[in-house]
Amino acid sequence: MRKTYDNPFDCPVTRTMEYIGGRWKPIIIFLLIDKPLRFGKLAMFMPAISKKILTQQLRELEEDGIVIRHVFREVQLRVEYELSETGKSLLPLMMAMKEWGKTMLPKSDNAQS
Amino acid sequence: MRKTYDNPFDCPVTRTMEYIGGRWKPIIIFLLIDKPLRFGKLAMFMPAISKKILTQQLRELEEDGIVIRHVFREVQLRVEYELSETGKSLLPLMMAMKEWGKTMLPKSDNAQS
DNA sequence: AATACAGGTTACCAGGTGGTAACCATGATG
DNA sequence: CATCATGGTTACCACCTGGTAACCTGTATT
Repeated sequence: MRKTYDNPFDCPVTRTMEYIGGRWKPIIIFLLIDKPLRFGKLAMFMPAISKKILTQQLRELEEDGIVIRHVFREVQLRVEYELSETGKSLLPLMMAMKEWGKTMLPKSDNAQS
Repeated sequence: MRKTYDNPFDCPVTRTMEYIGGRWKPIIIFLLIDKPLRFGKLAMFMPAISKKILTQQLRELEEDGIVIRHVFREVQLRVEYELSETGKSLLPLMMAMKEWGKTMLPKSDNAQS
């Protein structure tokens, strides 16, 4: 869902998908809106994700300047992920996604076939 | 990008991604906002898409109640795709995606690595 | 009869994405 | 010294998504 975008007309909608189109990215961004979270905490909010994929999605978000990774070498190693200013600018979009999603019934209940 | 969503907490953001998370779906929806378009016209706006994938994405959007397919058996066969009311309700979300995308430089110009 | 056009379908294939399980480094704890 | 927790990395694999190319149906057109 990332390098495969060609975006021939440099469509802004497509460009947005290049950033947040990953399998778990919208949820991660959404979880980080309120406050920074640790790696383990993020994993707990997404029980179906593996550590590998969580790491990978976070690295991509970091590369893309959406998320900032902070390492604290404390009593126990602590790694926190925080939204950057760019990431925070996604707030209206995330809210629009949340609002639209709330108006839709869960897909399984909505099947027309 | 479709059946693989488990969405354990029935997160509305994730639910939105179930609908519009497809490779070409946001662009298709965006193109249909102004007016219905024929299959061939859609294909012209997306030169990189194959007929198979375009058909597939449109079928999924149709199944999900986002798009309505109209077949006109005229002089030449004509098939038009139109946003349903549900599809039209995506307008604010699509605009939010467009606006955010416009604020971001093309990814290649923005690379930090 | 052959060809063109619209709107597909089908068979087949490549690659990316995600998943599992094992392993690792560091520091604390028993 | 062995073990646990955190936050990963690595090897390996399955599957889904997307892609190509050929073919199809129906209605003109030449």
